[in-house]
Order: sequence, then structure tokens, then C-alpha cells
Amino acid sequence: MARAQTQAKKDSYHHGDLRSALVEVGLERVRRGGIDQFSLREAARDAGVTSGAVYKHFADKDQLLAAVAGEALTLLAKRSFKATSRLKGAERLRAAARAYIDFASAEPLLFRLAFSRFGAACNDCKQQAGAAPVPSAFEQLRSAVAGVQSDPHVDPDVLAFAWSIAHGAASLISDGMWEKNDPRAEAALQLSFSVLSGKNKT
Amino acid sequence: MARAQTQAKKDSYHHGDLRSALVEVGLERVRRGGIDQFSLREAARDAGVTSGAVYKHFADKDQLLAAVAGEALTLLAKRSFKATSRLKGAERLRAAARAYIDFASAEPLLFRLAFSRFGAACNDCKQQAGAAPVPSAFEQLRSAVAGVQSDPHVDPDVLAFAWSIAHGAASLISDGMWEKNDPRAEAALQLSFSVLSGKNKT
DNA sequence: GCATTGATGTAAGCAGTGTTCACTTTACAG
DNA sequence: CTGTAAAGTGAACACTGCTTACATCAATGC
Repeated sequence: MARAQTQAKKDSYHHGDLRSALVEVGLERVRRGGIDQFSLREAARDAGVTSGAVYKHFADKDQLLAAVAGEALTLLAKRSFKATSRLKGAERLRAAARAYIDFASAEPLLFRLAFSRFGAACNDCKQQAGAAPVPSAFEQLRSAVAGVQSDPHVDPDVLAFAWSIAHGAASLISDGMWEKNDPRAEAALQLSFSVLSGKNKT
Repeated sequence: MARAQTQAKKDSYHHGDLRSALVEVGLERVRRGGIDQFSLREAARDAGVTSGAVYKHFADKDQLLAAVAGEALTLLAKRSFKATSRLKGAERLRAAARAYIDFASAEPLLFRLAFSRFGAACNDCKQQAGAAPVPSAFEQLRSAVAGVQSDPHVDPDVLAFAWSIAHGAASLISDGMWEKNDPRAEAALQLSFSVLSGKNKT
């Protein structure tokens, strides 16, 4: 069940693609139990392999978690892309922010992993196979901000503002202070847009 | 050095106030190493006590961490109170938000603990000795929002907006995506205040 | 075709962890 | 003084991350 995507060799001594399998399994485990519940040995068991085998693909538990965090980040990026790609202007920006918040609602534990030190550590592993299939969620937010401004060069203050709002509402949800899809997130977005549309330049 | 505040009995079999000592030691450990580095046995060692002794005061490691998170939350509340208590109106609100952000800059690991599941678990332990010496940072934010509105009843949307901005910038800093005291935090605050002062009511 | 070799797996073991439990030590009420 | 409950010890258990020595397989050069 876990080894769906990258079909592993059936019953051979060698797994076939253990690295991807571990990341996949790890993503599922973190999604359910969070970071601190995650166990390297358990992940190995899920993949049908001894714990020692993990160390042929990752230096230590942290690097495995970093890879999982990278996967979580691309998952967010994909959903954001799907939600924003065919929109323009203010609607696009709003959709980008909402994608951020929706992801935190749908996968709070993955969101926390993505923006933990493991996600930061994965800045070094950004170029995995395929050379960035989709721009990161942050890049999409930046381009969306550019889209609502007449000026082609993005105002860093406006970007910081939009990022703060989106990340703030998302964090409040993933941290459990707001409920999933809490209307307050939408309200905060609504108010913030009165700034962005009201005044395009300082 | 660790047992400064609540002076423990010198060298007796019984510690005197082990519970507070553990929380104090835990706060220091989390401040330096973060949540996942934190070890119950290490904390017990720091307090000069066997690991088993911890379980006379806390059901398990999670409850100890919850108590530490509670301490971190009151630390934030105290600093916020000190920064805002003698201000009024927009200045007060700005100071409250800034206190949030400054705390995340000064103690990123404590901030993460405070707004992790351990901090949430400590909602149940809110009434520790002394019946809330200081209103929580959130309550202070709420009252500050009330102060900038002519209407005495706080507009929940405005509160959500302010909370989002403050928590967002603070999280971005404590998560390492922005640097400590990053000017973008101040810029985001600046822009957000153009909303709050520009339109007091819907 | 076939041995060699490097990559990938196993198995056992180490130190450290959270947690439990039987036990000892202490403070204190009657 | 003494009995009791609170607060500590220390040894054990199952588990963890990680290392090491060894086993197995797939591919390569000859």
C-alpha cells in the first residue's frame, strides 16, 4: 500500500527505489503523527527494510526528515499552482494566499514540518530530480504580488505584508489556535486586500 | 545556578521544590536546544535528581514540556505587558504586535514551544499558582485593538487581522525564514496600520 | 561467459531515551 | 514517639538513533 507510486521490485533482496519509498512512507507518518512521533526504525519497517538500510540513502534521521519536508513543500507548491495558474490580478493573489491557508488546514502537521528546521535544511536539497517541476509557493506569491502592481518590480514591503498575513493565518491554524478553515482567516485576508487594492504605491 | 529563584533545601534527600526547578531547567534547555533536543533525563540530571523523581510531579515528558511551554507563554505575556501598559491607542497596538515579534526574535525556540501542541496542552494548566499574574499576550492584543476603535466591542475581523500579522511575522522569524529583527516585519506592521487607522469600521 | 566490484541490503550491538516499579528516606500529624 | 504519605532512589524494560562487520545482488570489463 505504501509503495504505490514508485513500484518497487517485488521480492528481491534489493528494494528497487528505497529512497523514494522512505520519503513516501515518512510523509504519511508525519502527516498522521507529526514530527516528534516520527521514528526512523518505524519508517524502515513500513518500507519492509532494516533500519540500517536507511543509512545507505540518508546520513541520519534529520536528513530523511529534510527530504520529507522537501516533499511537503513541493506538495504545497503544486496545490498553490493548481489554484492560481489560470487567474490574474487581485484574484490570483487572493488564491495564492488562500492556498497557503488551505494547505495548513488540510495538512497541519505537514505544514509544520515544511516550515521547521527540516524544511529550512532542505534549501540545500532544492534541486532534486527534475529541476523544480513547479515554482515554490513563495515564488508564486511573489509573482502574484507583482501581478497586482502596475510597477513590474515587486515592492518588498507589500510582499512582506502579504507573506505575513498568509503565513500568520496558516500558522495559527496549523498550531491549533484557529480551527481548520476558520472564518477569521478569510476575514484577515479580506481586510488585508483593502490595503493592496487601495494603495498600489507608497 | 539553575536553582536560583526557588532556593532548594541544600543537601537533603528531598529537593524542596523540584517541580519549579524542573520547569526552570527545562526552559533553559529548550531555549538553547529546542524541543526535540530536550531530554527528560538530562533535565533531571540538571536538577540533581534521578529521572524517576520527575514522575512524582509530572505524568510524563509531555506534561513537563507543557509546563515549560506555560512558562514561556507567561514570559511573553510579561514582556508584552511591560512594553504596552503605559501606552494608549494606536501606539499601544503597535507595541503589542512588536512585543510578539521581538519575543520571536529574542527567543525563537521558546516561541516555537509556546505555540506548539505543548503550549496548547497548557491551556488546561492556565490557572497555576497566583491566578494569572498578567493577562495573556493575546488578551493584551485584544484590549489594544479595542483601544483603537471608537466602538467598545472589539471587531473580531480586525482582531483576526492584527493577530495574523503579528503571529505571521513572528513565525516567519522563529522559523528562520526571516532574520531576527528583520526590517520586513516592521514594514508589514507599517502597511497593516494603514488599514487599522484608515477605516475604523466596515 | 564469468569473476570482480561497488552498491545495497542484513544482523548484532552500543549508548541513550521514556517509563515503571519495588524500595528507601524524609517530614510531619496525632 | 510513631505511622503514614509524600518524595526520592536505582534497577529494569522496551524502544530509539546510529555504527560496524558481513551477506547479497547487479552490472561491468575482460
